[in-house]
Amino acid sequence: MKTRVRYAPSPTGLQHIGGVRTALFNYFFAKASGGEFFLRIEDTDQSRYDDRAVEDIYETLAWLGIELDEGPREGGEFGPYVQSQRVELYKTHSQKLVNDDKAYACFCSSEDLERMREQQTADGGASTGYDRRCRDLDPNVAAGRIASGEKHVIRFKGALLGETMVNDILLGEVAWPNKNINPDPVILKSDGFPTYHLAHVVDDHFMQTSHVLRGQEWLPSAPLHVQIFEAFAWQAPIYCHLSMIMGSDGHKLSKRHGSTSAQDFRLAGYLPEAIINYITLLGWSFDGERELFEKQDLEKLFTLEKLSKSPASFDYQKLDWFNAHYLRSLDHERLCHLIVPEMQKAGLFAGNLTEHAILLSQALPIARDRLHKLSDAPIVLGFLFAEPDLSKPELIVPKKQNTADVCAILEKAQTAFVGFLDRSDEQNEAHFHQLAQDWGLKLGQLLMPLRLVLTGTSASPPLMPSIRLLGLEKTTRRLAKAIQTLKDLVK
RNA sequence: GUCUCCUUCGUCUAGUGGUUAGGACAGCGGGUUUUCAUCCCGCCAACAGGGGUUCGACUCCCCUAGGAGAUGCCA
Repeated sequence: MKTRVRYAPSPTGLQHIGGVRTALFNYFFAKASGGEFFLRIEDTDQSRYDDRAVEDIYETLAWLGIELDEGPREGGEFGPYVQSQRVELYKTHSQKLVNDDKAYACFCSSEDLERMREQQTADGGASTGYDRRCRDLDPNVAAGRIASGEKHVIRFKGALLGETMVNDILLGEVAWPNKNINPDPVILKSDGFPTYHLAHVVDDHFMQTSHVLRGQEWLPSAPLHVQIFEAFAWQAPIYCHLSMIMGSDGHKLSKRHGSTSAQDFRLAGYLPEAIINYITLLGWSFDGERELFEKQDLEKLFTLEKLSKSPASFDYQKLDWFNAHYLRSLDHERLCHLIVPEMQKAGLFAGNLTEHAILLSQALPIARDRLHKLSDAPIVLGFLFAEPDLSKPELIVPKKQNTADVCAILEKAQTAFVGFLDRSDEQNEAHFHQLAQDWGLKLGQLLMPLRLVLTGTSASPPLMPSIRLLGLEKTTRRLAKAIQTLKDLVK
């Protein structure tokens, strides 16, 4: 049988990183096994629907470079791929189940159910849940009530005795006592839309899904799904319930842990390469040694066998390491292209864009090793485009030096730039080395104040090439300003 | 409460009866270096606990504990 897998998000918000991982695993599994990967939009909850979310799903997939074989916009022979466009199908099939005595109409209101739960809790009952009070209503009576327009839902008639076997490729065979399954869940809501349970079964049957890789939060309803497949006399797909992604405190990853949506990471300056690599390693491994994988590697190497059962907590530091790695290995043109918007965002590229871009391109070689995220670029290279604050002595005088000394050093240093541009960086280094010696200074005592004045930070790219990029004019001007600040203070 | 799943360094993981329990991130120390990074070298650090099975358990079984998820006319 051909491998056919899908990503089936519900468009209710931004794509969560957990969902992204599910998409990635499905995609890689399809690629690695020569199968097909499609997108299905699960928009059966009208109250939570948000069409910006559909846009976000597509943007995220495009950002990651994941191509769909079929989907709402791509089309395909098993469409439509949006559940709200398939409601007739669900209705017909829930009716079929009713006709076969495998489902029934329930007339309980939300309030009824609420009261039921309260009562069960008050009684200290072993379990809460629907008490199946409409299960044995006379079908003819029920049909009459429906005909008269009474509001109702359709519930699945779950097996009461015995057990249901869920065959999970990761977890193995999970035998589930039927009494422990959520009692007779709603499969068709009163608004005529299906719940996930029905929609999943119907769609994955007709869309010929071979494997369902989904989050482990679905495991408790898996036996139900198996029963619904059986009720239709359809073959269920092979399930694979993926472990979840946790935050640093062991709880489900959420906003308070940091970024959680793909968009958050994109905006924060992460590369898709890093996200793909890191996320995939959250719950999957190759051989325990190799850690660097690009998309095209995973498209060949991914296997279900190396999936991990236990939940994984999200480590932002390790993600940063991957991101820095990919940032360093990016080709010059692309890196430049990605950094321009970051500089613009930071307000450093006002004026002649082309001129700025050229300077940025020249500066990249000395900056790229210092970047962990794209958004670090304005911090590392900002000094080339905007003058640092030279009005505050504490930003000019290194911690271990005193103001008067630094002032004197800077004054002397003003003369050090004659012929600077004619010398190589190495020659300039030697030049400053010599000067420091002549002036009875350690190299750092000369260079650190210069670094502070010219770059505005004690952690800058190498000084000689930085000065070259800055240009002598700005160098001299910054020096003069700093000296003035210090002089005002000494006076 | 009930049900289900999970449990190797702080974190991600390798390991499928016999290993000095391996790798990576982080941390720490050192080297390179004008700073910060990069890079290189080294160190620290784990089989949740208790019973079995076995000549031998991280590996198999049971129990306990802990964690998570589910328990919706949300997915």
